[in-house]
Amino acid sequence: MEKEKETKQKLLKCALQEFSDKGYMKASLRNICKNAGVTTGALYFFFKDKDDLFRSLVSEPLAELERMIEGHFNEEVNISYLLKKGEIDISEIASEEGLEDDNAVAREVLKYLFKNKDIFDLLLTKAQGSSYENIADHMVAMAEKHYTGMYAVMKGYDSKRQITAEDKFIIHWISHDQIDIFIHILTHCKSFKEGEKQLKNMMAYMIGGWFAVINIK
Amino acid sequence: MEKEKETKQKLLKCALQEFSDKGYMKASLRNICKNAGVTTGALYFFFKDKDDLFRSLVSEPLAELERMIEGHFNEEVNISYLLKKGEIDISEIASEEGLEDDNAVAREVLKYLFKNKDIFDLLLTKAQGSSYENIADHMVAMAEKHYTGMYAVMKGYDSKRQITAEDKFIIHWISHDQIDIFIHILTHCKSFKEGEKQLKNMMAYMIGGWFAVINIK
Amino acid sequence: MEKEKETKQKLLKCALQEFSDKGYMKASLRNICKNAGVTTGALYFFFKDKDDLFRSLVSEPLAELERMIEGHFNEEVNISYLLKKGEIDISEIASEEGLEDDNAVAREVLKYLFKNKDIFDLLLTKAQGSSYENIADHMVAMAEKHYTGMYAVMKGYDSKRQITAEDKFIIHWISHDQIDIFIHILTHCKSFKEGEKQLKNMMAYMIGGWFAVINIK
Amino acid sequence: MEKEKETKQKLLKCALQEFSDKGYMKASLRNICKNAGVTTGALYFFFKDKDDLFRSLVSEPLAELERMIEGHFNEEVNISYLLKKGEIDISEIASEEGLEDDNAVAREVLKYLFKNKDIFDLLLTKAQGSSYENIADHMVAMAEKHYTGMYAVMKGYDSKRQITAEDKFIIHWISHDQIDIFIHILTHCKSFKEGEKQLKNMMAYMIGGWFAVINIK
DNA sequence: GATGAATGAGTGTTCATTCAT
DNA sequence: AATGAATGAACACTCATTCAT
Repeated sequence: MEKEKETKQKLLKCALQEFSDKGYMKASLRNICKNAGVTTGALYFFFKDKDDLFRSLVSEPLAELERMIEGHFNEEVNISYLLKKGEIDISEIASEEGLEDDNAVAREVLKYLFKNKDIFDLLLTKAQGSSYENIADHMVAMAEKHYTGMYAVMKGYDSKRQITAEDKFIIHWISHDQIDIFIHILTHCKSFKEGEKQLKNMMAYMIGGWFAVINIK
Repeated sequence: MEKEKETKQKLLKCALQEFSDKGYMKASLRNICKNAGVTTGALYFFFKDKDDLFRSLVSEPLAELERMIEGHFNEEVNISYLLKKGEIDISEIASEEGLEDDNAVAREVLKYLFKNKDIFDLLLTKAQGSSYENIADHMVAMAEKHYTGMYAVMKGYDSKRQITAEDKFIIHWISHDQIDIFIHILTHCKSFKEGEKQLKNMMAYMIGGWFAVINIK
Repeated sequence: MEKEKETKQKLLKCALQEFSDKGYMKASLRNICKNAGVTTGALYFFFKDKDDLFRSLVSEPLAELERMIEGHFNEEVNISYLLKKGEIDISEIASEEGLEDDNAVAREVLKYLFKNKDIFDLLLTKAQGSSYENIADHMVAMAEKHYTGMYAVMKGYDSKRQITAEDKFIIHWISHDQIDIFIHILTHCKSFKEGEKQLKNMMAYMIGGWFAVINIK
Repeated sequence: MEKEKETKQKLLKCALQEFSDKGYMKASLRNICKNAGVTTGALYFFFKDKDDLFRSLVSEPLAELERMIEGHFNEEVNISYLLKKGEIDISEIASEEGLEDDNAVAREVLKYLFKNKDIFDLLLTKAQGSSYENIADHMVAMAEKHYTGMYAVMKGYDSKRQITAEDKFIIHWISHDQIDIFIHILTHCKSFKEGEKQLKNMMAYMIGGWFAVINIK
């Protein structure tokens, strides 16, 4: 029971190393096997192909992350729902307390990212060539859906029909930026603690920008 | 003199196509030569290696762009200089006119990016594997220098010595975001005209975020 | 006793499928096992190697067929024996009734081939690379022995010694053609009934050819 | 001019050897290169892939052969045309002289087959797995077209519409057999001279069979 | 009876690069 | 200025087979 998994684990470990060092495309399966002290055939016993090996490294943490992100954006949708009902007002969200609430969710996400720092570094910066090479875009698309609703509410639109192509563009950008914030912290901070500090400022930046966009038009 | 350049130009044209289609790493020199109707030997007469071919495509437009960016940020430095002297105040920068001024410079950059859209698309999104794979980071670093000065002024710091690691981080992020705005527009808009429209909102977003960051702390 | 055989049968069934689809060489044992829901180790418990697996599919029906063919050609030898004795004459063999008699035996063979159509399709058209790749030649050799005797008689030779190299060649060809007739029907007709119809014409063709050869020389 | 082609010729020579020894599928490009004293890269300079290498060996002789076969069958169509006109009668074709005429054409084909014996051995018996693996079927189809017309005439059909499925079957068989005669001689005789002798008998066999089929129904 | 793991040699193919001519 | 030829190392991947458990 221990021995069986040893090889697979060694392979995964060496794959993580190789992919992280060279990126998906330049990574050599031969090299991974050599480092794991196994023949290439052994690798193909455990994994269908190069892409499957990569997926085995990232798919589970990614699935969990996606669940979290969905949760995150549902929080925000709730806020916009409340706004619609007139129960809280915009200034309250922008206040220190409002940001604290928002950050609480983002912090959860960030915590998880750092819990699997090496995996997410790999996924978000070394996946080019794999089936996950556009994973960030996928996340942006998730964010976009929710921000679109939120935007309509804050603009005081009666229906989403009022959203113009120009609106859509800036919503897409902000969604992109939100995801980029996470990536940026992950790749620039060594620990969650360090990242947490920066997150506060970055979220403030994003929300500041958000309101500027809402008001300017 | 004409004939020589013909081959080289054909090679550059086909290289642009191939690199743009497949990205630097997946691009095949064989294929470039085949499309140019030349043998690989000919390519190696004009270019040292694959990377040199790539560089030949982007280096000139890039150099020009870098000159422009320096200019852009010098503009902003000027603003911060004026602020220091107390001759204009922050609210003025955030006013419609202030934004207009700022946009004027950014528009110049954007105009140039679109003038060489295919080249900059290549450089900014297809360079992975080449010596320019981190070119965006380089631009960010350029932006960072100037934003650092600006930030100190707006914070009312006497000297740059007061800038903390946390300050540096957010400055780096904003610099990164500034560059990303250009890339985003370049890769999402078909023409300069279209991009120009979006730029206004995105700059508003960035400046809104900037002030949020200045004030929150 | 039931369970054991279940696996083996499943394996044989999936092997038949795989070999029939891809031919012996391109067939993958991995794939056979996967389809059978078993590991490769299991396969090697029942079968020595790839060739043994193939042989296990075809050996029994083949042995039975060979017995039949021997019988078939003994029938013909009987005819030649009778001829020798002058009790019937050649024109009688070529007559409708003579052909009917001959067809009766060939029909038996054909019936058996169709009874195991998938197996004999496999053996006769998909065996390249296996130890049976020349099985048709082997059958031809069987036919050849008997046709040689028949030929001598019809030619009015006193002894087989009179058979020349040229005679041998045409005997070999006719033997080859006889086997080919069976293969052709098997691979071109869907049912025994359909094949039976065609057999009549093909045997007429062969016998017509046979007499032409006898007389021309 | 000599040196350039040396490698390619060596490669072709070794490829012919390897393909002939092991058949297309089992042939190893590595081995071919090793025997030619070249690296695999060199092979890929001259040939697109394994199949292209095989095609380079056989395509030209094959094209020439196909021209000849067309000619052959056109001869036969001429005969059937004359028959239609009533200018010659069937017995004449079956006579020694008629066969001599027919054989003359077949001899030409056979002569060419032996002129490139090794190539056609390769093409007709070792092509499995290559794009020529069904080349014999292709030739049969060519023969079939012409035999169909001939058959209708000899049967005294007014139009080809009268040809039944059963007729078609036997025509297909005879076409197949015609091609097989060539293959058989090629693979069983060492020289054209030897083959020529056998051809006469085999053509007699075929024509004897042909008339038997025509009359029996 | 059968598994799960692993071997090791092999496959065809592609690559950037070099160099004599 | 450019060709045609060739290198040599690398690539991902597949295979039949083995064997301790």
